Amino acid sequence: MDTKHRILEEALTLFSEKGYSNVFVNDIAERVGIKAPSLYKHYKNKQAIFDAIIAEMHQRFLDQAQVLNIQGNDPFRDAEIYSGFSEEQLIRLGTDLFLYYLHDDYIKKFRKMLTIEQFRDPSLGAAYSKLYVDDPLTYQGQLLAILVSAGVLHGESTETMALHFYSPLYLLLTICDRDPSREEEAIRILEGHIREFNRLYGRTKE
Amino acid sequence: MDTKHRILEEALTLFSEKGYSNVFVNDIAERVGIKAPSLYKHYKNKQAIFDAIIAEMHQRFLDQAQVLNIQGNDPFRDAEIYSGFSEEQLIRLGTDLFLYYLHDDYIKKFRKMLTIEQFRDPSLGAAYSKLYVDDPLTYQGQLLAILVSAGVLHGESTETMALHFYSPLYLLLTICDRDPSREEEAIRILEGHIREFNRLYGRTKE
DNA sequence: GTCTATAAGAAGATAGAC
DNA sequence: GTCTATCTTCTTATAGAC
Repeated sequence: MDTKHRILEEALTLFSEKGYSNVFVNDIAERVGIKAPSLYKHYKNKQAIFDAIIAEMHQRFLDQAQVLNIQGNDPFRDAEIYSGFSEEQLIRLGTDLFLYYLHDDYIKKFRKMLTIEQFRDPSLGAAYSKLYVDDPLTYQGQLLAILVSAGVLHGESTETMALHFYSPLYLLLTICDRDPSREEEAIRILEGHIREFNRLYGRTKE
Repeated sequence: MDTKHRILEEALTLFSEKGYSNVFVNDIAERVGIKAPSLYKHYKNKQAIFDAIIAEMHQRFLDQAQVLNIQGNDPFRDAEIYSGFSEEQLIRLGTDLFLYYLHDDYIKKFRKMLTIEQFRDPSLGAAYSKLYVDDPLTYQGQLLAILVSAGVLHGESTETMALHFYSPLYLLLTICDRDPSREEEAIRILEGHIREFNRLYGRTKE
């Protein structure tokens, strides 16, 4: 029906597997079920398809923060929720969040595409750093700062705490992107990580 | 003089910046200072150049472990060295190691190339996981296990400890690969990380 | 909006002289 | 081993009918 949008979907799928330049407009058209020249009635050229995917991501990213009431843009409210959580609840929450980012089709494909294209264009590299490094670290740093202020967690640097919490998630995500069969292993390691994080920062030391 | 090897060097440089399919044999030849058809006297085709780079990496990786007497393949000896280290020495060591992996031209270019190509071929994805995830985690896990046995560090799971130590290094490395201007920031964060790691695992709790 | 036919150009690779 | 000339194929994109 909405051919224009189906083109974006199929293009993203292919770009995330092979990278932009290894995907031919014919491949995209074939998946959509039309002939290559018809694509040009919807998009000016191949690059315009890529650009439309990038543009659409911005919108999706904003929507997503609202759907998910955790990992949103309101660390104060989220911190209130976290502060009452038991360790098991925290693990459950972290695992669910991890699986969401790992399984959501659009998020996964976009992440893989950006991974492939990150060095070709500085703006794509910047987008990658923002989406998968700086934004998560900033947000979690704010969250942790509130939890530290509330006396729920104890640490000297919330910046380092955020790094300690997020880095393993990021590493595990990249493993699963390369090899989905390692997902079970990743979740097991993730549980151990959150449990230990909670133990290390969860009570006063010395 | 050694044109055959110069081809590999220039090809790797280009592949690490643009990815395999965005580099043309003409580009490689131009950098080497010959015409494209001359390349075919040295390598059967473009793919053979790529394969030769992958093959050479295996050799380099073995050599490198010997040059660097830390991060080698003998965790027992390394652990002995680490156990007598002060925090400042540990930070220095971690920073030097980080900078080595970040600055070494061949290592850096190869890592970037593999980052771009990891999803195109399962064997490249496996190589990536081995080089930048599994091998470091395994080695550091062994090292930490010895340090825990020796009573230098204290933790319940050396697997999780290795993850906690290595993940931030990996994350920071990817940041700098995308944007070398963030190197200073990365080193500052790295120092905070190692300091905190040492604090968290360095003395008995509870 | 979709099609067929086709232009235009790029890129990998070979032939054969030097 | 390097060159020039060239072949072949692939790929993007356009023209124009339906």
